[in-house]
Amino acid sequence: MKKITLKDIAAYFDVSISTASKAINGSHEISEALKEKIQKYAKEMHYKPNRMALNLLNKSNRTIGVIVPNILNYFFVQVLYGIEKVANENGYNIISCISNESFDKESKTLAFLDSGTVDGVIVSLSEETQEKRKVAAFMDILGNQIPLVLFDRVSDLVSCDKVVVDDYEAGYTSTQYFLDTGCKTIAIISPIAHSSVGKLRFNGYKKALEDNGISFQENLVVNYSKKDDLDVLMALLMNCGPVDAILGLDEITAVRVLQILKSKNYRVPEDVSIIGFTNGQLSKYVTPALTTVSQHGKYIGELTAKQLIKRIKHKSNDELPFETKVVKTSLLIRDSTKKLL
Amino acid sequence: MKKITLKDIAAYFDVSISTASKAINGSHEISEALKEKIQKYAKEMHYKPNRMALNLLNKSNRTIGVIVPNILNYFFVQVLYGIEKVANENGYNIISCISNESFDKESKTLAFLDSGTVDGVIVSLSEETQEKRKVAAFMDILGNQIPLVLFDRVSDLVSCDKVVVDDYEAGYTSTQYFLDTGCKTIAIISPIAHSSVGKLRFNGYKKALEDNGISFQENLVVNYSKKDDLDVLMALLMNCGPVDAILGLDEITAVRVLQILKSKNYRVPEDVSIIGFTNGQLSKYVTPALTTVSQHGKYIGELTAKQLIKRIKHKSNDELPFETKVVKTSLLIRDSTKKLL
DNA sequence: GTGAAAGCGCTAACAT
DNA sequence: ATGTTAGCGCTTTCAC
Repeated sequence: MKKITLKDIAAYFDVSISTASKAINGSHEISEALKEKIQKYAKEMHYKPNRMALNLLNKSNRTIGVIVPNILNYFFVQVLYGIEKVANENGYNIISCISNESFDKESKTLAFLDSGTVDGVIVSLSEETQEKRKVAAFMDILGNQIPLVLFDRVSDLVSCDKVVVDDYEAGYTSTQYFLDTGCKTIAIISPIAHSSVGKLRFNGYKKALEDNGISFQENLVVNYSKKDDLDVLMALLMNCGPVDAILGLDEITAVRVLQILKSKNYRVPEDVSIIGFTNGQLSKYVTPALTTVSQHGKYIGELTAKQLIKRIKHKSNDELPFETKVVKTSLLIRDSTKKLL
Repeated sequence: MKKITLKDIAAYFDVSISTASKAINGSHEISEALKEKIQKYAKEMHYKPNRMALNLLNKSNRTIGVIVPNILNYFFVQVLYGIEKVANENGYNIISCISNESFDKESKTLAFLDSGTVDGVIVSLSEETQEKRKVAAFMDILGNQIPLVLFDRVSDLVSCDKVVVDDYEAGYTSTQYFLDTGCKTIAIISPIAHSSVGKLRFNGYKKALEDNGISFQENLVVNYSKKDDLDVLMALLMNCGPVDAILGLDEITAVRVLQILKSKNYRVPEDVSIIGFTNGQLSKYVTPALTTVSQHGKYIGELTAKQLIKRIKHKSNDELPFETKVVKTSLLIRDSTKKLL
């Protein structure tokens, strides 16, 4: 019961390998009788052409590599889902890698993908990469003519197709919404201060304050990392003076903020309003349900995959200019914010 | 800036391809001077051996295929995370596929993986596959000597290594816990009635009732599918008579049950206790926090990947008997159940 | 120390 | 209608 090859089949029927190949592929050059015999035998023996050989021959393997920073984050899972869907519809498989926000792991993975492993690559940068602004590995990919699409966390240092969220607007809109519901002192809590996405949201927040004649206060900004204790940071924040709204820059942050506030007997949204990011199940089922910015993860994934596949198909013809698609967010009003005035 | 090959390098230095190959691989057969020159040039030109060629040569590509039924389910994401971790530590990459609970998609994916695409395969069966008990595609994989490990949703029809959760015990233990906290009328709600996992949990539930001298009531069993409206089903259930505990067979079911109950002004756990499955963020952050059965998803992933890699390494030597590892669950007591009497 | 040749499994252009 | 040859990119004997 060993893996059977064309050679075996050819030997069995005492024909040449190419005859066997043609017979199996239903070539009209081969006599019906022989074709039938060979095909029957091939089927019986569960013959399958060796993919590795085909890949080498075609210089393509209908596979795309995806690198996401964190698979335990619902947004990225949604994107992955969208990518897989479109890839699958187009006959591609995905090899998915997790950078775990590490520059090293991301670079190594890119180097691996940059050796004929895949037809194209999709990446959302690790936070460390965005912080260091080191994108050599991407240059290699591009240099080797491997189609690349960046999504969500992108870099201006890399020229390629991109799909991003309108994070600036999202930051602006949610801040404006707080203002419109009567909140004055708006804090912002971010675990992704170094990422493009985090910065954009922050800038949108600042601009909204400015446009409303509210002065920006440094002490209302809480940037934290895994090492930090959010409880402590929150206690500090709430002791600085009254805070009546908090913008959490990702889903889990907003949920944890809600939890902490509740445990300290703040009423949400009466005392403090909260808006989070990523429309996941978490935001939906928590009490009170969180008002969130939906980034349409699945849609982003679909768009990204489509763009990559388009690029793969146009590979030879490099007339196709790079595109950056911006996906608008939606603010889903739920119960963690007050009603409009 | 085209992809550079050994041939190009050989031509550039006017040496043979094999010399170039040896030089780049640091063979002692080659003079230091030449080695240095060639290696330097290779580096400059960003030369990387073509993976497809190597794969064909080595009949291995250090890649493992993973098929999960549903990537939007936190349990499977956790498993995936564990698999990726171990695979990565051992120099393997994973190509991940989603069956979406469809028999067809699963079979097609298996057929694809069964053609030299991967060194081994990890699968958790789609519900449809478990229901139909059709496992031909797995037989093909096995027939072609491709190492296979099944996890969580497994089939007795397939002889291979398996990693499963002690779902029977989990069903038993959680039911017993309800009983021990004074609940008498215990309902069970399952979206996975056709899966091995669902059946096992159900059997554990029944056995616990039996051992406690409580008669099993058919009308306390709610099996539903995506098409069904859980709200309606719940209304039906609650109108049958008093129900003081509900066992939800997956995370989202338990959470939705909680939501529905709260909206109908039942108090949890005073009126109705709830236990769910899968220790995800959802169960943790919902109010009240759900008592859940933790299946240790990440650990299962790690175990599965380790077993597969072991199998891949032992491929030649088929003395290695198949193993089924059973992972015990833990009941995490939180606030959706009453205190022990 | 360097090169020629074979071969991984397959396909396709080119004979016969 | 069938076979021969070459080649995808690489490594690895085995000659020289």
